[in-house]
Amino acid sequence: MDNSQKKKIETPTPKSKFEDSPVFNYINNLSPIEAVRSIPTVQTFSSLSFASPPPVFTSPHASFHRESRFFRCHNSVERSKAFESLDGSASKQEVVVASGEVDLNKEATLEEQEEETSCELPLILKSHSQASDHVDSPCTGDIVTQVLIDPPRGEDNASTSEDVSVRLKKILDNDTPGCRRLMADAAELLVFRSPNDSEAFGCLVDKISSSERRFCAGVKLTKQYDIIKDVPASGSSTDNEPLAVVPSQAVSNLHRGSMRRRCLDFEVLGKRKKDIAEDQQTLCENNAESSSKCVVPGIGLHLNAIAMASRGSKINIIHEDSASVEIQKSFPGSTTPVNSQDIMPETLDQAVSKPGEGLAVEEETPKALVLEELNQDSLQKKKRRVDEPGEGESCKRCNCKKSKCLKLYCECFAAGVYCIEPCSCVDCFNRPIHEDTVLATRKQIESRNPLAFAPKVIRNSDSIMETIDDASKTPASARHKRGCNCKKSNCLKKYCECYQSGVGCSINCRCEGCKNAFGKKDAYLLTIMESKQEEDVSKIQQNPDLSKEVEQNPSSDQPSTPLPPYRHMVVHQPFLSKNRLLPTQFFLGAGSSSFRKPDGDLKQARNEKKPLETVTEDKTEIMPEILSDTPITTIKAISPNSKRVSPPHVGSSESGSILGKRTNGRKLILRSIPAFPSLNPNQ
DNA sequence: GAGTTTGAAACT
DNA sequence: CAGTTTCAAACTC
Repeated sequence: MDNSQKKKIETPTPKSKFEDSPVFNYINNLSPIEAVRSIPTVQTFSSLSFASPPPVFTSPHASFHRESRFFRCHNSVERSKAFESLDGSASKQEVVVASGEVDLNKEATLEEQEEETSCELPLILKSHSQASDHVDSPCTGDIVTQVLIDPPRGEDNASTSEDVSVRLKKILDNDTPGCRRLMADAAELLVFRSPNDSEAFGCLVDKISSSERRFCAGVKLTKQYDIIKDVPASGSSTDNEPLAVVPSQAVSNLHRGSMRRRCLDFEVLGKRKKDIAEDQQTLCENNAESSSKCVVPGIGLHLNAIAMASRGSKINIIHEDSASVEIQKSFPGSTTPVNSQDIMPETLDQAVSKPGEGLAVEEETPKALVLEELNQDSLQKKKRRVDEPGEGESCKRCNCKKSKCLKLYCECFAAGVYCIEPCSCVDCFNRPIHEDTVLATRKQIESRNPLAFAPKVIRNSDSIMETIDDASKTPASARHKRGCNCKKSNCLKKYCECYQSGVGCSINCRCEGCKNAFGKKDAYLLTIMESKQEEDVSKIQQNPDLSKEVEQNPSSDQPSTPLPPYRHMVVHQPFLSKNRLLPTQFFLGAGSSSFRKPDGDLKQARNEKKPLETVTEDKTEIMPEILSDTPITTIKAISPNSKRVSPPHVGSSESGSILGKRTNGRKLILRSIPAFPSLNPNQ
């Protein structure tokens, strides 16, 4: 150990060539610049280690905790591969390390840097020196780095995978309880999330080496920031202002910290995604798996991640910009819930496959907003959003008295942000100081309802809607995911979540006497039906056979009443129990945490009717035209109360046909339409 | 600013 | 899963 440490400190640079030369040695010791010079090639690494310079790494397990999620899941083989791919950059890493040392020596005054170097760089050095037992490092982040980095570099790659696991075990055994806990947690999370995403993992792994550390740095930075700020703040709960405290150097970090402070888990997630995306470009350009697949599999909770991914650069800006903090404060919640639009189709896919991510969108929103503001002259937008109901859910400032801001009653908590000064909450636990509690609570809530933190309002992605099914377009471009349940407000007051979100009521709503200014439920239904009707007509015209079938089918006794497209969709889902969930996930675009536990979704999907409706919309998007062709069983499907009415069951004779379009019977449709409906409309 | 209303969230 | 309670925002005065 001593040797390794010594090496870490003393021999950052290539030994063979330069050590002999006193001149070089001297230069190496004194000139950090040189070291930096060589870094450029490996963008990710360089940026990783140094992009976020200042205060970092002090942060304990918490930060690592998040990282651990990623790391744990990667299998050693993939890891080794990743490293192999990065092999060429090994020397660069070395250089980086060296530079880090230089910095350390040079900037002794900067505690942050010292911490950083001590925590992260050392490992790298150690790995270089082949010191296998670095367990001593208390920093969890080190573990990850160590595990990831060591194997590939090892002279003997043959046993890399095994070495990794062995080392990991060692680390776990030797590491502090906290670390173990984190690792365990990470494992849990991984398991929880999409285990099938080997591809994603693989891709991730590829990037992990670089991105990982980057994350580490970023996370640590933020974490540190939190610590710095929060700890003191604990004394005076109200004073969370980070800006004042932060060291001058850590400006960027500072901002991050501030953001972090206000935003929960998502932020980290978003950062990770961002990093991943970047890494993809640099490391995975050739990788067949698009970036989307490379998204972290299970991180789960937040749609933000997706949104973040799509906006990567912007996010960076936010973090980097000091102004972001101010903005955030002034418009903490101003962000409208993330729209599905924000979620790019590509990401959508992954979202679907990886539910966990979806939810975060809303949380992310604040950041997104900040970005927009920064990137654009968005003062107007800001105002507009604030003013607009719905769009302007804006400032999240709670006034919780009894919930401790740890329940969804709390707007801040529900939005995925920490409470801030403007909040008038009492006995608030939604503070960075109580991060663990917050995360635990959040987790608990999500376990109960995977979509609990999902954006409530879903904005239809035009691209998706248009490409998939124009007919599915509804009057409103956005709808409340679960709809409202207003009884007395007529959906004309902010009591109504739909109205508050600035969206019209939809099938999902169970409101009574809906007069939503943004769109009445009735109008919504009517529009859907009309559009469907038109669609059916046009299709029939195009395909005479279809009309014949319809006529022949007794069940289609209600030709005049077009069945909303969505209805079919719902029915079709084979794997949907009770006709729920799946669509929702898709529609959400991300499913959010729901992905973790599909079942939960089902449960969660509140009432039959709603799920149904929600599904319908979603399905429309998803389902091919063929499905939409399905004769409209009937409007009856949806009762006035928006309760679902089971359509008359028809003979199952047709159930066999994939298209099964004509069958009115729900069951038939279900069976007939597999996961991938036939593209042949003539069937 | 206090009190009331409202509907979501949480609980049973 | 439905009914009830709790909660905090929205609203009213």
